Amino acid sequence: MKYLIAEDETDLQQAIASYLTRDGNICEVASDYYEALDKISIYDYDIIILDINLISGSGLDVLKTLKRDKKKAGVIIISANNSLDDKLLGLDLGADDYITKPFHLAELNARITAVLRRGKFGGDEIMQFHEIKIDTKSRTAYVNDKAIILTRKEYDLLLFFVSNKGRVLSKEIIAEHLWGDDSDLLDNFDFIYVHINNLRKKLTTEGAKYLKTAYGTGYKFVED
Amino acid sequence: MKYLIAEDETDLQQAIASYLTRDGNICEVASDYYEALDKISIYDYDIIILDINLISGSGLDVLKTLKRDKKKAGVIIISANNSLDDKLLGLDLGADDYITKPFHLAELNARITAVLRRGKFGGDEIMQFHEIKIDTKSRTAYVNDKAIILTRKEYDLLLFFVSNKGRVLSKEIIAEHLWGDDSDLLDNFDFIYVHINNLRKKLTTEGAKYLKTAYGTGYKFVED
DNA sequence: AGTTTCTGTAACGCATTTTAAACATTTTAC
DNA sequence: GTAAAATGTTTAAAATGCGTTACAGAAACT
Repeated sequence: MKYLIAEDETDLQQAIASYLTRDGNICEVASDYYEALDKISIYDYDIIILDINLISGSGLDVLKTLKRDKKKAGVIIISANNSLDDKLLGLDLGADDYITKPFHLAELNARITAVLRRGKFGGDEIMQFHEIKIDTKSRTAYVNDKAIILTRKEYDLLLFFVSNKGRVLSKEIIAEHLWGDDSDLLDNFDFIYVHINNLRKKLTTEGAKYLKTAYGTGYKFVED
Repeated sequence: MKYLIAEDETDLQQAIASYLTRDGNICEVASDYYEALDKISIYDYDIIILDINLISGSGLDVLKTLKRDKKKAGVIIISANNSLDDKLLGLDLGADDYITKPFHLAELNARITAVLRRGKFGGDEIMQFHEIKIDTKSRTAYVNDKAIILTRKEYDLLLFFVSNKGRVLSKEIIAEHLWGDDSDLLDNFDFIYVHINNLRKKLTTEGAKYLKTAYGTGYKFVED
């Protein structure tokens, strides 16, 4: 996949870029409004991560140009504030999703995955990881083609993990994704242990085969 | 089936196209008014999904041309706003159905299925799912060839489910399909439980054999 | 008016989620 | 290397929330 990261904060820019390149993606960056306009006019991208508050211009104008030129890139907007207006405006203009600063990279990654899936596969896809199969249409997971019954949280959890295959996800990040923004307020993420445990038990008899724990850091989904 | 998607928002265009091609259909797209006019004059389509607000012209004019040339494609109109005028105008001009943005792809899919059924195949199609048979011409459902008496909502509900076989449909999506756009305003979807319950009872003695509940998510129709 | 269909309410039961606590493991510190 | 501290695992039970069902009033039809 080819990404453009239009973001003026170099720290964040770099963080996103290295996060994505690690998966073998190609990333380009644009540090201000004009650079962003330039690049989208010349190149085609699969996903554009677009900060609304760019130096010397608005990301929304970049988005307009993008849509005017019928570029088919998926667009995820980064908005600095929680102002709903910006978000809605962006979605009206054809953005595919938005995320507000500050955010976790895993969260961004999950949204990218969702946008790619919606765009390319029309919202449903069947994913396979060795014995495990996930049918997003019927929200069902299979182990060796036998359906396993997952609760909603368990399914969402599994999906978040496979969307970030191989990446370590902390409890905080998981909480943020599955329970929303106000989970910052929570000081106790222990219940996640329970969900992890339940999911593991349902996946395979030998617990942590797919959901490996990274002690002191989090968990990751591995295919083998 | 062969589709034309006349829609200038590329995201939506792509989303619809991939959704439909997944089922083995052939899709072509038209991104503006002239491209749409062009394509309909050259090719024949089974279904045309037509945005009213096209770049550089109105979808209604495309529709007029289509009818003038006696093309037999089914037409589903997409209207951006909630203005009833556009919808009614479209139906007057011979569109088969309309849908307002934003909509769920499952919803569009159900309408396509309905139009195909009504239109091209003489209005009668008989669908069979094990013991359950549905005759869309007479709007009658059978269980083991014995007619069961369904109310209008129950029949529509059943049809929506079988049109989206295997897909989990949330209460919100169901409400949108059976009650129209302003169902966004509703804060209480509880009455859907009632219809589900009634339908189940009429289908088979053992309740949720065909209409499986996805706890916390929605319901899905399964053939087995 | 009388009948049928639809919607809203409320009580109940059960699935899911969360809390809590006991137990196990890994890391850190000495 | 051992003990203490920190982190993770597991189980069971409490609390919550969702779905089911029955019923009654409202709305729509005839």
